Amino acid sequence: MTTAPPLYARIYLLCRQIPPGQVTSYGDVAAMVGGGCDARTVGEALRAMGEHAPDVPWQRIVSQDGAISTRGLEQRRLLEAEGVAFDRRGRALMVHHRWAGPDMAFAAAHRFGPPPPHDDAPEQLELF
DNA sequence: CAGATGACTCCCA
DNA sequence: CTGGGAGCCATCT
Repeated sequence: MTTAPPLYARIYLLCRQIPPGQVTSYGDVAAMVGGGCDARTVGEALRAMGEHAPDVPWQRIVSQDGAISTRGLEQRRLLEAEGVAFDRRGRALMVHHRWAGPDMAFAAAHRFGPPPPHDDAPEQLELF
């Protein structure tokens, strides 16, 4: 296999930290990797993954809302085998399976940023 | 060096 | 809720 571009290598490294049964989005991975990486770049890295890193759990990366667009069937099957639940429209239940990011030591060692906050959570703002 | 591409996202009708 | 269009960015020709 050819040599993976530097940014891709970081993306693969981070993706390998996602434990089974959990998922994250392209945008989240991009935000944690940083260095001018965006959601599309992550998608491109995963597309080329077969040539660079066959051991990356690509199925754990889904769209922002949990939907799977391109290789849906295969991906959904793999995730269900890990215990990830889907709603009737075929979207992974991000609220329950979202990955919180790598542990602090790992993040610090590789300079990964924190995962972005999510407005999907029933936060209690407007305290009074 | 410039143009094309893609496993994404956000915004508006 | 669904669909179409623009924005973004690293890589590849």
